This record gives sequence, structure tokens and C-alpha cells, in this order.
Amino acid sequence: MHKDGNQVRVRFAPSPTGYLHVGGLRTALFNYLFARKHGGKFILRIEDTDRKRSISGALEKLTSTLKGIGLQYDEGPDIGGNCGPYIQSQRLDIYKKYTQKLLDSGNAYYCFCSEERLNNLREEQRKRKRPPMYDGKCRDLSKDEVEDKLNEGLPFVIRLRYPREGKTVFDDVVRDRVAIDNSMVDDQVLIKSDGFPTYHLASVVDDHLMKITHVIRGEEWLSSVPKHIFLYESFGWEVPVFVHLPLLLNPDRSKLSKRQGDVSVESYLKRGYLPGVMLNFIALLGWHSADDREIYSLEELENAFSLDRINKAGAIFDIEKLNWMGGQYIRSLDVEYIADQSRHFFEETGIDISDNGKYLKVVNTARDYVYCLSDIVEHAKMFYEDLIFSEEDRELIGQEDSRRIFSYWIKALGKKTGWKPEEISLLIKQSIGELGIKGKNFYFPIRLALFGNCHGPDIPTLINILGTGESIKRLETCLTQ
RNA sequence: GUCCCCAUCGUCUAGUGGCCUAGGACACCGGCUUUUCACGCCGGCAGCCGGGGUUCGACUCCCCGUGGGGACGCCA
Repeated sequence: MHKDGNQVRVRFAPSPTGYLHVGGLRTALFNYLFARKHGGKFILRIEDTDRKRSISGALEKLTSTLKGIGLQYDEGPDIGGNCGPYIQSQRLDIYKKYTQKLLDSGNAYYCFCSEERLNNLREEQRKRKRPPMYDGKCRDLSKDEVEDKLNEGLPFVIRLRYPREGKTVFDDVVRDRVAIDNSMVDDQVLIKSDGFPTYHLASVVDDHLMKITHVIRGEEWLSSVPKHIFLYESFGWEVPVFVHLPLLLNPDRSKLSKRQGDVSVESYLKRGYLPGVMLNFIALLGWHSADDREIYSLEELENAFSLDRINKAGAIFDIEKLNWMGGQYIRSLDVEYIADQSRHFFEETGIDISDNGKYLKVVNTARDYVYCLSDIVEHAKMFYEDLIFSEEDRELIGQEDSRRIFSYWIKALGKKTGWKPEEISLLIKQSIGELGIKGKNFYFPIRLALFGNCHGPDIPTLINILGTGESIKRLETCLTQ
């Protein structure tokens, strides 16, 4: 299943931006699934080589989100492993060592060009409708020239001396064979002037040192593969298998971004989209089994997943379908589980749910209306709080017929406690007959009195949840208004 | 602009030359159920980007267009 019969080792390598992007979650998930499917290892590595972008606390947030959603990694910054450290900013000496090898072999060179010169160069090239690339000014500096500039203390970067002739052909599990002309590949900066490596150097070095067998990442990396291959070959290392995943897209088909909606996994989780839902939904963006199945637990995905069923085309992140799936899960899981997961949403609102029997009934009823847990409160609070009536509601409540209904029901319900739903159904029929009020004129006032809304669960359910005492109390409240 | 990638209902997708009169799911529309809403059930609408080949036969293979996306940073 992989080269040399070695154990599969894959990694998810995000930069610590402060939240987990749904695109990142998809990459993480596919890596995870592939590792689990083949009994391999799933590694978390933090790519914090951009000092401007790193945010404090991001690491903790990331690791807890990953674990919370169920993607437990086998090696990583907080849990260690044999190939650490797993944070790139702690591996600077390693990159330095390998950069020196590149310098020695002539596959990299010092560049002293100022940012200003580079900007002007690019601008000029753009104007001439040429691809913006480094012009190689420092590519052929003599040893002495380099020495002099270094001694002068000039700031420098180290660039890859990429061949200008020929073409690079490589295989990708998703894209098949890809060919890129070497003349199109830039002399990539490997070490920035602050001494930190860029992605290209760091990820190649780390992937090799961490014995990564399959590089599974987003398609945005496809065009830099030649640089990576050149690096592997310069070091004399084996090139891993590349798997470039189709991009996740905004509704307008551009690369999924936070400008067009919520892309933070944490915020979905916070709103009570179940972890399993996020995973299940996102697995289907770019992957699909041969049959029509769409609902999978993480464990089932681990078994069903395979790289050869990954799609080539990008997929729009469609929140409508996410919502549908959310509702499916909320309705099909054990009510105890849903109730338990929803508990804190009620507590945050200050609702007293200490009566567990009632709480379970409430959740069981309210879950028909929602696709994420936080919305349950909206459909449940009427069972706990005093009802608020609009002007229109009051008018209906105050009508003579309404008052007759309330009186009748107060009296009827008061005869006993522990009414069963079937008995309530019977009582409804009976009261309609005796009062001579039917249809909307009967149901709307009583529903309003009990629930504060003309729409919602049926009356037997309402009374069953509220209990006889509270039901009578609510009817009396309306009668005295 | 250059290079690379991609292309089946509005969306996610099944389809690997005949099983396709193109299947499923979301959304949408209609019906049933319900006092109502929601859930649920049933049904419907809707697609192979275009043009050339190859072939007895193309959604499927090839070419050319077109369209979309990505990359072109001392960001990842």
C-alpha cells in the first residue's frame, strides 16, 4: 500500500492562525482517515515560521479542537513522539544545518537583493505581462563577492538555485501525471532575512525527518511541487507520495475564505453543530463512496475511506446541506446524549433544567426543529419561562370564546393529575363538542395560552411536558389578563 | 499576463464505452400525515459546457475551444 512496505506516516501541518479552518479540518480528516485505514501514524506539526502571523494561544486552541472533534493524532507538539520537536520554530538549527548542505552543494545561494528592488522587479514584469520571477541577480555571485557582502553585514536571504532547463514530471494520486516546465519555477526563498525558513524548505526537511510517506494537502500546493522535488533530490532523499486535495470553495467558487461566511470550525462547534456532523459532512466534500451512502460515523469513515475515490474538482461548502445533516444527527442520536450535549446552552440562558424528566421530554420535542444544539433553547424555553404575548396574541386571548375555552380546561384538567396524552386527545374532542368552538378558533387560543405560540408541538405533548399544575396555571394567567 | 489544475442537476455527487430514457442526497415545488408548525413518508422539477474526432456505439477515450479555479510573496 506504500513504498518499501514502510508504515504509513502522514501529517497535518497547519500554521497557528488562531482557529481551525474548515478547509484545514478536511485536510486533517483525510490524513487521519488514511492513517487509520492503513494502520499508520497521523502526526500534527505546527508550521509557525511566519513570525508575523503566529498568534499566542493558537496552539492550545488547535490541539484541543482537533482532539475534541475526534481527530486524535499519534505524535504532536503536546504529546511528543520520536521525531520531535513538532513545532517548526523549535527546529531552526535543523533547517540551518540542511541549508548549509544546499549551499555547499551549490543548490542554494545567498541573495542580497532588497525588498524594494524585488518589488520594482515584479511590478516591471507584471507591466510587461511576464510572470513575476526573481531575475537571478545574485545567482552567480562569486564566493568573494558573497563573503564581502556578508562581512559588510548586509541582510540576505537564501534562495534555491532551481534549474532553468527541462521540465519536472511527477505523479499525484489525485491528479495523475503533472508536468511543469522548469523555466516557470522561481528561485524560491528558502531562508528569510530573519533567519526563519519558508514553508518549502521547512516542510520538505520535516517531512523527510519525520518519515512522512504521503503528503496529503490542498491543491494550492500543486504548483510548488517541482521545488519540493528538487529539494528532496538535492538532499538525496526519497520523494513521498503526493496527494493534492481539491479545494473547498465559497458559493461563488473562489477558494473558501472567511470573507464569505464562517470558516472557523470552533465557531460551528460552539453553536452546537455536532463533531460527528462536521466530520461526516466535510468528508463528503471531495470524497464519496461508490454507493449512495452519506451518513457515516468517524469509525465507519475510517473503514470506507480510500484515496482513489477523491474527486478532482473543487467543492462548494454548502451550509444548507450541513444543516440538513445536523438535523439528521440530532434527531437520530439518543435523546440522553443530545440532552447532555445541550445542557450548557440552557445553563447559559439561566434556565433551570434540574427536573431531568421534564428536560428530556423538552429536548426530545424541540429537537425536531433544529440543526444545531444551540437552537434547541429557542424551541424549548417556552416550557420554562413565563410566556410573552404580543398585542395580537392578547387580543385573541381576551376574546369571549377564548375565555370560555380556558375556563373549561382549567376545570377539566383540575379533576385529576397525571393526564395521559390519549386522555388529552379525548378531552380536546369533548371540549370542542361541548363548547361548539372548533378549528383555529379552538386550537390557537389554547396553544397560545399553553405555549405562547400558535405553532409548535401538539397539545397533548404540551400538557404532558408542562404537567397538569403548570398547564392550569398558564390557562389561569390568560384568563385573568 | 504566464504556468498548472478542473468541468454531470442551483449545490454535494454516482457513473471508468453499450446496464443511462444519466442514479442518490441537499435545496426547491406538490401531495399525504398533523388542529398548527416542525418531523416523517410519497411524488415532481432540474444536469452530462460547446465543437470536432476515435468507435458499430460515447457522460465515459483523444483534440480544440469556452468557462471556472489555483499558483506566480522574505504567507502558509
